[in-house]
Amino acid sequence: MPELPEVETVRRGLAARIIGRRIQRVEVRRSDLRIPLPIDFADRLAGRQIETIDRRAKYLLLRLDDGQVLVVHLGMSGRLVLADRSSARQAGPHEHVVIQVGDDLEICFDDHRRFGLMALIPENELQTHALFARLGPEPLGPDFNGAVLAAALSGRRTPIKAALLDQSVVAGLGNIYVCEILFRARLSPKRLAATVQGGRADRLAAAVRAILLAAIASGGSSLRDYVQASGELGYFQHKWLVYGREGQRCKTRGCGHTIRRIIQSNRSTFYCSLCLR
DNA sequence: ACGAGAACCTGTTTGC
DNA sequence: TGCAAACAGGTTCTCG
Repeated sequence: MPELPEVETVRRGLAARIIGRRIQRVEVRRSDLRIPLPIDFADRLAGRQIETIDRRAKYLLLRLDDGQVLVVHLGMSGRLVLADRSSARQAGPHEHVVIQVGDDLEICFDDHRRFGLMALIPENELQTHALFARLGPEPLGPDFNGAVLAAALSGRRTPIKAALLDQSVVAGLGNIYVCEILFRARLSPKRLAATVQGGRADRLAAAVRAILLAAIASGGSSLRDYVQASGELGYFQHKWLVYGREGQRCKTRGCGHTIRRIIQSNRSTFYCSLCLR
């Protein structure tokens, strides 16, 4: 489900309510996530205070007061939702981990496809850990621009669509936003990545930032599974110009061409063959 | 070393 | 109606 804007929205929702709280109790209802949870997972969390919540790519990083970081990835269908503990809540069938923070609040990790993961990693091992070692630049960070992007794309003999999904090129993009970004940058998803240089790379980098910022401002896109930490839906899906619009009209002024869907690297790509070069 | 495709897992939608 | 196939926001492994 979640790409960078959804993860960032969840981060903000969690941060507003759980920073400074102490983990009272952890219930592991199912431990075979993408990376199996260790036997002592609950014990290592219990009693810890949550100091900060950051995001790197599509990972949430909850820094704890003992130097460990609780890493959460939502995979394709994961949710991290806050629930009031007082209302004798019935746990859903795919609620694999429930973390009680303070007396009255629970963080519920719900993920029916189990492509998501949770892991406890020491803060000082984070950078070199296999999950993080090969991640590219943060697209909303200060050191991302057209030149950086052009350098990452040079020599890559794969379509630009596939290159942007590669987390070592830019961190945090996924299938929906790559389609929207390429449309905004007026670049064909089939264009060879290596040919995106100079002005095209500048345009693309600008589109990356613009789309991500607009999506975050809308609370992300709610398709099937995604909700904010509060349970509210995002509404950026109403602003998609190509994703999910196969057979409909291109919204570019004066175009009106039909949006097409093709398969690239086993993923759907939506684009306008008239607008994008 | 690189890129394409399959695999992982479950639920929902679509088509015959 | 029923069943099978297609499809879904991600990542990682294998194979050529």
